[in-house]
Amino acid sequence: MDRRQRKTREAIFHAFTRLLGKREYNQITVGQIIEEADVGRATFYAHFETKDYLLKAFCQELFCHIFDVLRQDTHTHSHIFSCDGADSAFTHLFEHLQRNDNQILTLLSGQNNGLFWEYFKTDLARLVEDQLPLFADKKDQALPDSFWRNHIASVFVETMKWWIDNGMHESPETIAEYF
Amino acid sequence: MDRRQRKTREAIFHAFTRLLGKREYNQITVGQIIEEADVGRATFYAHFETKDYLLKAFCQELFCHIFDVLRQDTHTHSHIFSCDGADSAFTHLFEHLQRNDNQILTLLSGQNNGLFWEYFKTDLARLVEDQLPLFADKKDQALPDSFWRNHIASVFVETMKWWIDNGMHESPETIAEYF
DNA sequence: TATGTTACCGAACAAGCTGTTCAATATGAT
DNA sequence: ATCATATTGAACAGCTTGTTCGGTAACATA
Repeated sequence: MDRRQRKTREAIFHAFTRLLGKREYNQITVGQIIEEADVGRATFYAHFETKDYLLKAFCQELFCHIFDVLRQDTHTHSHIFSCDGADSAFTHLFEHLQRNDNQILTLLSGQNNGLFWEYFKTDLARLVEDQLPLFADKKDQALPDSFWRNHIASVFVETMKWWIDNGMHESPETIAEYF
Repeated sequence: MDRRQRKTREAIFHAFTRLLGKREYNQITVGQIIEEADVGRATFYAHFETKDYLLKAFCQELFCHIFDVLRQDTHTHSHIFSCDGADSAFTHLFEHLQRNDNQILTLLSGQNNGLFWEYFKTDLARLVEDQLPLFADKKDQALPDSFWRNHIASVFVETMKWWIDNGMHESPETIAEYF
C-alpha cells in the first residue's frame, strides 16, 4: 500500500479514536473527522464509502488484532508453561481490558455503542470456538451446539459489560471466576 | 389528555410502527414519519423533542405494557391454577413473542436495533426481580446480587436473540427449557 | 350558546451534513 | 526522469433538522 494511503488511513483512524473519546459515535460527523485528521474531504471518501464503513474497518483492525495476539499468546503459553488454557485466555482478556490496551475501553463503555459490541462479539466468537472443549463438561447434551457457542460468547460479553458499568473494582481474576 | 393530542400521538406511533417494518430505525426520517402519519411538522416537534425521544416513548409504552400484562397474568395464574411461577412467566413471554403480539418481533429482529433491546432489557429487569427467588438454588454465594440479576436478564435476552436469529423453529417450551 | 384556551396546520426558514465533482498540485514508485 | 496515483480545496445539489409564524379548527367551561 502506498505510503500516502497509509498515512491518511492512520490519520483518520487516530482522529476517529480521539473523537470517540469526546463524543458518541452518532454525534460524530465526517466534517469533524477530516478536520481532526487534517485531511481533505474528497480524500476521506476515497478511503471510506461512508462513516459506517470507517467504523467497520476500524473495529475489524482493532478487535481482530487484539484477539489474534491473544490467541498467539495462549498458544505460546500453553506450549511453554502449559498453564490452563481456558482460564488464561479469558483472564488475559480481562487483564488487557483493565489496562485499557488500545483504548478499547473508551470504545466499549459509553452510551450507544451497540455496534462496537456487535463487532467485538463477532471476533470473540472465534476465540470461544477454540476454547470450547474446556466447557464441554458443563454442557447439557440437549442443547444445540450453536446455542451453546452463542451462550458462552454472550455471557462473556455481558460479564464484561457488567464489570465496566460497575466501575471495574473487581480484579480480572475475580471476574474470570464469576464468568 | 386532549383528544386531539391522543389522536396525533397514536397517528405518529402507528406511522412509526409501519415504517419500522420497512426501514431500519436509522434510515427513518422525521419527514417520513409526519408524511405517513399525515401530521404537520410543527405538530411532531410539539409532541417529541427529537426522533430519539419518540423511540423512547414508543418503547416505554410498548414494553412496559407487555411486561405489566405478563406480571398480572402470572399473579392471576398463580392464584387460580397455582402453576409454577418461574416457568410460566418466562414461557409465556416466549409464547407472546412467537405470536408476535404488538409486532414486537418486527422491532427486535432486524439489523441495528441495539436501542430496542436495551429498552427491552430495562423493562425485563423488573420481571426478573420478581422471579429471582426461583433461581436462588442455582446461585453461587460468591456472586454479587447485581451480577446475578444482570446475568439472568442477559441470558434471557440472548436466548431470545438466538431463537429469533435461528428462525424460531423450537417451541416456546423448548426455549424456556434451554433458558 | 358564547367565550377563552389549546392544538393543529403549512409554509417558510437557517443551519448543518452528506456525498460528488473537478482541475491543480504533490508525492510516490520504477 | 517519467509516469501513475494520492491528495487538495473548493464548490455543488440534495437532503435533514429544528424553529417560527399567523391563521384555523377543535376543545372545555360557563
